[in-house]
Amino acid sequence: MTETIRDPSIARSSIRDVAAAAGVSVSTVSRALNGYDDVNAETRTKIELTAERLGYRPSYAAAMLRKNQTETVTFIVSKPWTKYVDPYFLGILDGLELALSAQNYDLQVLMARDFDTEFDVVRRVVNRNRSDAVIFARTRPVDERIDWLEGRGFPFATVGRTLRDTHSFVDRDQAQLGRDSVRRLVALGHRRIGLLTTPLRYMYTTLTLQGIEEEMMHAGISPDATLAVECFLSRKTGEEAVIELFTRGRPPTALICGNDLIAISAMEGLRKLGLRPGEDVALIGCDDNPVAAFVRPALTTFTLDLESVGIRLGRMILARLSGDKEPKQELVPAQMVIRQSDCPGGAARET
Amino acid sequence: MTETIRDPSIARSSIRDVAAAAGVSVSTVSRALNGYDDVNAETRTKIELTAERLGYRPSYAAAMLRKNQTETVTFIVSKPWTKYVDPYFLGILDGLELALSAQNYDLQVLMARDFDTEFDVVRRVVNRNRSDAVIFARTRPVDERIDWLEGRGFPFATVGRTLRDTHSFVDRDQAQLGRDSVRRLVALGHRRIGLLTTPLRYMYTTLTLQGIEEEMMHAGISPDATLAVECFLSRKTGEEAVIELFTRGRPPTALICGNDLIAISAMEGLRKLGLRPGEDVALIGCDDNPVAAFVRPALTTFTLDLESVGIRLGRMILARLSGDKEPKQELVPAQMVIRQSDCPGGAARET
DNA sequence: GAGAGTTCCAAAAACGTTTTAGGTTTTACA
DNA sequence: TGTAAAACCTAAAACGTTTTTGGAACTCTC
Repeated sequence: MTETIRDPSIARSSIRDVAAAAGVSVSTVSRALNGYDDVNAETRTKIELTAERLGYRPSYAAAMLRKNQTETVTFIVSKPWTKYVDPYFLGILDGLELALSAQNYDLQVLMARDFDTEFDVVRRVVNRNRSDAVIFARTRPVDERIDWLEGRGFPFATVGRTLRDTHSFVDRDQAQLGRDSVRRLVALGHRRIGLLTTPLRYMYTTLTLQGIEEEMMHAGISPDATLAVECFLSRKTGEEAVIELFTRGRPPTALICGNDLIAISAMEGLRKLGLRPGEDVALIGCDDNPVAAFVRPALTTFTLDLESVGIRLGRMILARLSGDKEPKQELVPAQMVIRQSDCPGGAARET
Repeated sequence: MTETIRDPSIARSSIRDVAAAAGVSVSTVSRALNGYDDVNAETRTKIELTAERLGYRPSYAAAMLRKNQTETVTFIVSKPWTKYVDPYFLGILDGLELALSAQNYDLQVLMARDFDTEFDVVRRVVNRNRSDAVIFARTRPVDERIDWLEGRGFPFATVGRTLRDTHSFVDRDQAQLGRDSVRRLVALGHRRIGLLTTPLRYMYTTLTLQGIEEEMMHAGISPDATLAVECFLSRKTGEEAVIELFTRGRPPTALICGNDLIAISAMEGLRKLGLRPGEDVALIGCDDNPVAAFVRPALTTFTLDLESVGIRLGRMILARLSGDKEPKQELVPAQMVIRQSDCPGGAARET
């Protein structure tokens, strides 16, 4: 079809050239360069030297064909992430690359155009088999991608859990994060806590909500469904949600927000209602977006060692790829970083 | 070395199997499936059907070996980007992937660990030849990566220009952006304009500065070197820069900031000095970070159609890859989005 | 000094495509 | 009916590795 013209400026030398130049066989070159031990030390250095001299670079394609593995793992990122710049993703990628490159694996990143194509992308990667494993995030409580991959035994790991949790994953400890938020607000005297949640279709939302509910029970606060509003980065921001929440009944004195963007836009909503965020209403965000510290009032939120998440993912996948079929599951804790947006409220404020 | 166990659960069928099942030769299958026209329509559909039935997926490795091309282009992202979440990068990646996937090219993303390894990563990609082309950003006025790549005729394109500009690039029109900032502030009555620049080692900083200077000359404002401070995301934020700037001489009434993060942290610095951003001092940012709209005062900044930048880059690379050696260069304009942080000042305010 | 191990290396067979060079049949035309 | 051209297809040669199999030389051990 489309013919591609390759630059002939540098004629690459093959393993055959190295073998000829070093006066050994092709197979010896291969074994020497790949660190097998049944090759004389002297021969090995001679080969290494000539390889260096000839500027020999093994053909990835040939090795891949022969070994039947790509030495590439694919990370699939969903469009909403790219569009609204969830800091989440980049840090993970960074750690992942770190772990993978240590074993000479390459990281490939693919974009899922929209919600519906997420599955398609997974399928495409596996079918075109240009990758040894896939990783993706934004898992759903019941996630068909996972079923499909498990069905055909293709190595994968996710950022995030599911209802079943039979597979390998790394996840932030969402429940703990939820509990911590509530505990903090309760300690500050709040009893009426509003929830500006991330979309409910994601498992992490569910888990956070569970943690929140658990800690509320523990504090003797009965759950109030009218205090929770589901937010979307595009359709319904924190601003709209706040206005809805504060005009429909007895308003909360504190807000737990699913992420920092929700929290920051919620602040704007509060101002529109004549309320001072961080003074009249407490806010807690999530993710520790780079601007969270600079926003007024500075946002109290949760931070996470994203690089470490990436590294764990990488190790997990690497283990799987070297034959370890046991699913690995890791939960990493998020740290609350307290700034200004969480203020005393309710009972505590009266005193 | 590390032995990798491959899942044998699905035995893949090769082109040979398809050929046998369809009762034709291997080469005919190849030609049929690759859309060559010297194959009977009837034969073609028969082959396509059997291929479908057998779940045949051509081996990427084999094709790659034979055709000597990877059908992959690599985007190299610098660590500072990943760490401080420049929204820039994601949008570009998105558009790039869109353009590339249309021609069945894959996008690979690699991370440069730090400033020093940026070159190393380029070298590694080219040497391991797992990619047909590379793309990177954050170009320097004189950029050794570009020299090196040009030297060996390896296809590449950059986001950003250099002093020489002999290669293919897509860039935001930085000079125009600089001019627009000044024009806006001058129109608002400012004559003393401070500059909180991005690092000077990047070409885009230079270009912006040129535009700013040009428009200042045009407005009859003589340049004042003491009004410019170089900012770094890590070492010196806008906050520190502002404090430095406002305590060392006659302070400016307006600030042009290299990016939104600088601007937002500069606001914080202003407040520490008892000044009200957007009232006492005007600010203009750059990049239209998602939070720019939610920050108080909402940040006036420049937005860019990043996806379009990515698409242009993709098209450029694709053209190069199909033999067109003519370097292509495109400048895309940034739009100012006016919010609240740019206020009247100086002469205009007195009235 | 003969058999048994070791140590080191080579030959050759894959891996699964694409492409070249050609061969056979059919069609077109006189 | 014969010949030239067109249409369709095949055989086989790459592409550059890795890995299997085995062989030669050398070292022990009795």
